[in-house]
Formats: sequence, structure tokens, C-alpha cells
Amino acid sequence: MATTAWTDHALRRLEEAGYRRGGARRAVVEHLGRQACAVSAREVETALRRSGRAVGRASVYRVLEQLAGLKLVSRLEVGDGTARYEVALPSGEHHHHLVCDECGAVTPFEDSELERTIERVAERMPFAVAEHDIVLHGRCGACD
Amino acid sequence: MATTAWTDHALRRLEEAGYRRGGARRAVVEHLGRQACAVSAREVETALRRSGRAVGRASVYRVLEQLAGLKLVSRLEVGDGTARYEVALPSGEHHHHLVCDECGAVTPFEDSELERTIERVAERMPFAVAEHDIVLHGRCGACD
DNA sequence: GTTCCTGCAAAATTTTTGCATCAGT
DNA sequence: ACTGATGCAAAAATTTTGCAGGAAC
Repeated sequence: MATTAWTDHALRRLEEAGYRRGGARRAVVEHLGRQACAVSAREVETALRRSGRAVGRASVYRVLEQLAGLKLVSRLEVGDGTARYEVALPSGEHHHHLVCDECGAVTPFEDSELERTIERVAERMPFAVAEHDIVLHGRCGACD
Repeated sequence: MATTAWTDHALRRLEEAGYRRGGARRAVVEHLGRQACAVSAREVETALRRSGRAVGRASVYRVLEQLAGLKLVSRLEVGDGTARYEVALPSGEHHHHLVCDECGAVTPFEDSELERTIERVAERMPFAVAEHDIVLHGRCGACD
């Protein structure tokens, strides 16, 4: 399991923030670093248990909350009633999501024009906008 | 309680779809028609009970599901772990949401430039995009 | 040694389902 | 009458919290 740049970054930031080096936290961070897109707490728990490094459910939720607080992950909901988390790169680079309402598949996409438009819109808001989530719903190729 | 155009439209569409005229369903539809923005199932239940027209929790969820199936309401999640529903106008006209991560306030906003951009992006996707949700997170004026 | 971390279990919350009863056609 | 609609209660699923034991510092 290659250590990703994000994993290193996150572990460093956690240490700077005063957190101790715990085995459970490290396991969750390393797992997240290997994901291409958003995963739910339950998925993290199951994957870790199957990989032989079981982590208590409560710890998974707690670590995800800590990571979100430090903006190392972003929390999003795509409509299936569960929260998902995904790596937030320090560059601010990020993607959005396509959700198939038929099979539930979640696919990431990027679009720089959309990003620019969102930036402009955010500035016009009576609000200090920190993040944005865009979810496109429809039917994927397989279900269409 | 003024009957809104959406309320009439929704009741008509429900009838066309073969649903009978039930008191609980009507109460939920009329309540939704009076809302300016998205509400959760629990909020609908509480509001109806307080208004003296209590509707069983299960019925609230069932009606919301039926309405979403007919695209008379759209279902969205803004990050607090609960699903929200709001009137979907036949014109397709809709708004998006600003969410204060501090106090949880949800405020609607509209932006036609953003709509146009989203339309263009949606066409480029390998996906039959039917809907889109945009949520801006930040801190509202009161919390900032 | 002190303080934080972790896991388990219990609780709280949201949503769904089963079923008996009631209402609309 | 027949069939769908409703409400209640129970179940399921997700997330949070309390607490005791263990690990990091």
C-alpha cells in the first residue's frame, strides 16, 4: 500500500493539531488516502475489518469528524441518506459528483468552467462561502 | 390558507397517477405548498401535528416518496444528515441552497448564469442528467 | 502518571416496513 | 365490496455518546 502525498500531509497536520499517533486513526487516514472518490463511514469500517485491521465504528466516525474539522476531508451527501467523505487536497483541487438514481453509482467529474462560475456566484452571496458541492442526478450508461 | 398553484397542480397530478384523495396526503401537499424552501419529513410531521391536522410519520414519508417519484418535489440533502423536500415547479424553475455550517440555516438563492453553465456541463456528461443540486457551505451573516 | 485514544455497547435519530383498520371509489 | 390509504408500532439503518481499559506522551 503506497503512502500517498495526502496521507502524509494529513498525518502531519493531525500531529500539528495536537492529536496523538493512534493506530485506529492512522488506519482510517491510510484507507482514505487510497480512495478515488467519496466513501461512507460504514464502507470504511467494513473495508478495514476485511483488510484485517478492524477499527471500532465509533472511532471511524470520530476520525472522520476530526479530519473534516481540519478540512483534510470534505463531507458530502449525494441523496442516499448517508454521509460520505473524501480526501481534500491542500491545493483546493476537487471534483463533483454524478449520481445514478437507479443503481446508486457515484462518479466524480471535474469542470473548470463550472468552478469559475461558482467562484463568481459565491462572491455575490451575503455569506462567507467556504465550500461548494455540486451533485448531478440522472441515469448512468448502464441503467439508461 | 391560500391554495397555491403548485398545490392544485400536485393534487391533480396525483389523481391522474391513480392515487385516491386521502386526507393525510392532501394535508402534506398543502403544507409543502406553503413552504418557501426545503423542509425535512420531521418538520412536516411536527408542523402538521401542531396545526391540529396530525398525520402519521409513515404517511409523511410515503407521501414525500410518491411526490418525489412524480417529480412534484425534489429531494435534497444539505449536510445535516436528514433529507429535505421542496416544491418542484412545472416550469423547471428552481433555486439552490446556502447552508450555514455554524447554525444550520438554509437559505435559497438563484443564479441564471450558474444554471446555464450547469446545463452545458450536464450535456457533456456520459449520463442522462435529470436534476442538479448545488449547495454552498459557509457562515451566514449572523454567525460570521 | 497523566491525558488522550480506542472499542464496545447503549442511546439517539432518521427512515422503512408490517399489519390491522379505515376511507374512497 | 374491493382496494388503496392511514396510523401505529416495530424494525432497520445511520450516527452519536458514555464509559472502561489501553496506549501515547
